[in-house]
Amino acid sequence: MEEFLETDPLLVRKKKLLDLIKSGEEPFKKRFARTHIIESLREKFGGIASGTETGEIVRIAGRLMTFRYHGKATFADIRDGSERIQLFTSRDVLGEKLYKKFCDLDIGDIVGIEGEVFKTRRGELSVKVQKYELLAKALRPLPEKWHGLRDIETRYRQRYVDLIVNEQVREIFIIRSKVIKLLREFLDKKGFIEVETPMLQPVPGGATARPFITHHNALDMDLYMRVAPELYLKRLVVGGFEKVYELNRNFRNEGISVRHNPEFTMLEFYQAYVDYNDMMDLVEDLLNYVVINVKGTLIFEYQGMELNFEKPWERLTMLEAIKEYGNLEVSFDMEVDELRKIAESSGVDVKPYYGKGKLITEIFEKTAETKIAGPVIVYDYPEEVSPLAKKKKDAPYLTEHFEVIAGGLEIGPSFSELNDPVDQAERFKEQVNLLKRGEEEAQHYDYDYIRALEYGLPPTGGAGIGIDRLVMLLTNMHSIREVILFPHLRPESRVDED
RNA sequence: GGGCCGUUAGCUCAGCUGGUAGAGCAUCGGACUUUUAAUCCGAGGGUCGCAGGUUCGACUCCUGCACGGCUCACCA
Repeated sequence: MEEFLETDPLLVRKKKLLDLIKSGEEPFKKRFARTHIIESLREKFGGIASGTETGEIVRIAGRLMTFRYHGKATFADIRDGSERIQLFTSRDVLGEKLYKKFCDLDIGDIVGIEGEVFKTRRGELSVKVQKYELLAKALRPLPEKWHGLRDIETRYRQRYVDLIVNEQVREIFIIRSKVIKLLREFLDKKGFIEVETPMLQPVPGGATARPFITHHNALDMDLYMRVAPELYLKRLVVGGFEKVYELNRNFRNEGISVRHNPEFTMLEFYQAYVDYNDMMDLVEDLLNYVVINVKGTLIFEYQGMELNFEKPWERLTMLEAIKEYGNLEVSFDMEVDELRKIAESSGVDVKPYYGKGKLITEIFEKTAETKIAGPVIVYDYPEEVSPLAKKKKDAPYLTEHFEVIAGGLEIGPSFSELNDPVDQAERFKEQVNLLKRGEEEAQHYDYDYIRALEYGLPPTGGAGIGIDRLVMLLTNMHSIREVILFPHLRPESRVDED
């Protein structure tokens, strides 16, 4: 009878695994002592001349990415978290038996290598495999070596595969990590302290958004996943922490889009005794610090737009921004009906309870926002849409609230925080009325927050930065999912088994 | 939620106006001691997203469903 030759990669590998176990080998080891990561190997030996043997024995580990067999000699590529490097070995180096076993390894296997560093005649820095260990057997084959993994759904569902084979993807998340580090670094240097406030909140607050509701069994009560940390951070300013920040996740039970993920990362920071003008300067400095350290320049392209972070940024009131970028003249002197008409003809889905402020904000978002390459500071948001910001003294229908717009995206809000408990209570009441009228995004009345304000919140400036959107700008990504490691997807109908 | 588009081998993709599937990489067998998209010879591999329908015959046409993408709506 002819021997059955299995060619299905998964089955072939499972058989290899069983054979290894049968022969007494451990295919999943617990440690391997490395002398170098590949990057440091390249730094140290990259300069040597072609054809040089260094005599230096090193130990590296990583995933096998390709094989190039040449009969009694073989080349392979191995990659660790830092870099890739070529491996070389031959029957003469390993001996017949071990060489054959080495050739039996698969693409994707995690191995530890010991051997001499040398450079081939063609100038490729390499490690000669004199000893090796299989550290973890890969049972599944990797995607194709030069197209990588393209299928977007698989890339998001199996991000681990995406990261193995698509270098640019790994780059995005390295940049993301840098951005977060730089933000912390900047604020720490300025004397801010980082705090953690509840993500499970009895009253959701701090943003106009629908919350996720969850339940605490032992207390038998509903809790809300936070939509923002804002109200807790301001309680801390009441408590005497004059410079605080929090950098973590918010959750909003709303639509998913290229700009929205149900959980997203936000930086919020608050400083006592300053107003939104000071915050404009601080936000400029903060983002400059991040951009220059990530990009090496303050001017760069995002999705066909040229962004320029050089100071000072353009600063426009919302009405000016509508005029400049939306080519529309609107003002608070207009009648509501007139504003409603303009909003409708701009494509706004006008709801009956919208007042002048909401209408103008909608017109701004519809006609101007997406056209702003920026960054531009758009300031003086209507009181109607900003229930936590201080009113302008000479124009109480406006608030001292600005927003950084860049690449057509809202990067973050900032305002002179409302510290008058009487006014704040009034605003909460307005919000509760909206809630009752079916505006599910409206804010809830937070009695304890009012009580905190009654103890005295110093004049305070606050700001937020949407981290995901900032990373989108810096990595030139159109979709927020490209900058979130595991973006939200519907569950798979069925996962492959056995 | 609406509209448009997509789903074919492990991966990347072809597949015309309907005649029951192809390539490259990967895998398997063979040759090969300096390659790097190694090369050369040979082989296996598909419920063509799922379920119905039309038809002598469906990857192809129709309907529904699932998942995904874009977009609108929604959304600090």
